[in-house]
Amino acid sequence: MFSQASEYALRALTELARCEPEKWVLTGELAELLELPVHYLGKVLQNLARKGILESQRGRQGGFRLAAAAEEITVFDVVRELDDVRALETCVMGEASCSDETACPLHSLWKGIRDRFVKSLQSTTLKDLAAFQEQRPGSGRLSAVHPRLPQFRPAKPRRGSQGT
Amino acid sequence: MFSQASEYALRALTELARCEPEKWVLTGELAELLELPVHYLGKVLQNLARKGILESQRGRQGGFRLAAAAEEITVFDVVRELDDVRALETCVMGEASCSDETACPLHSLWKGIRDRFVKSLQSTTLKDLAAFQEQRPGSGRLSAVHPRLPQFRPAKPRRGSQGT
DNA sequence: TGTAAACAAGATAAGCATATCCTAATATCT
DNA sequence: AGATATTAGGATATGCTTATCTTGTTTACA
Repeated sequence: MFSQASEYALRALTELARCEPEKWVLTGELAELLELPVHYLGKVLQNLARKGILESQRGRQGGFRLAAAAEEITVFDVVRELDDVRALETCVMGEASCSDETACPLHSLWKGIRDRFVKSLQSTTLKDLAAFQEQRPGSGRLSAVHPRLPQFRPAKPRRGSQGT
Repeated sequence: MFSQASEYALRALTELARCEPEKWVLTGELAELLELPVHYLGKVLQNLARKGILESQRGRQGGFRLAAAAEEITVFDVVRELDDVRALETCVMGEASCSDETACPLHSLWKGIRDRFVKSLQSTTLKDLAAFQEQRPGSGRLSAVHPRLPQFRPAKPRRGSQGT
């Protein structure tokens, strides 16, 4: 239905909605938890940041986070930025002139279904998605992946590779 | 929603359902009436013939025609052959394990809408599409395009190009 | 029997989505 | 200030859909 980019985005945003709103989350953490290609997910997140749905922070302790409260971002908001949602509005049969007045044979059918779908997407927020995932058995959690690493430094040699 | 190929197919098949069932119709006629790229439409029709929805006849007086009665071919039958309809069954959020038991946050919403859509496609036949078009003002008709050309031969020179 | 008409099939190409990698910019920590 | 971690952005590659063109194959008709 949606592009793979939108699917990745929805899954990542759902996870972001599950942790503390202020926390910066790494692309790598999200990719690992959701088992998605890191670099491609990075592109998607960059895109969402440009569109104002995410905020990004470069450098150490950086990452991505929601630009607004989870209950204020709808599924439709997300999909609209990544997919061409206008495609849903176009004629199912690809006719150039198909409107309420001059309808193609499938127009009313498609319009009914599409409108119901869009309304649902508009009334479903990231908070809803997150809440659903909370109650789902076996759904991993972000903080569980990297539970605030205690900044361990293994006395790493600077550059002289000592083999073992 | 559908691929462009499916859209082209639906429009072409609707026209085929509007003329006498036995008549062979040319790709060129369909393309001209529907204003579609001839060669590409040809590929789509070839495909449908291979899948058993159309019959094709080579040579003079050849063309394409429906392989079954228009009331026995559903929109779903057509789309299924050209698009990967299984994509409708897969999770909207792209999750690997999303079923009735282990549902993603959008599963029940999507399932309801998708099922209603598929059922509608399965209960709409080419006859229905054709009947709708009949009553539509300004919808061209195939027989009107080439009303059985009277086999006119303009005494064409064999190979010597005579300029004007 | 030959020729023209028409679909069949293959090669080719553009455009987009997906995916990866590399370098640059930037923020933090020491 | 310098080293390091992290996103940003550009270049590149692959595969699918759409589209066109060319050539082959089949059929009907003269």
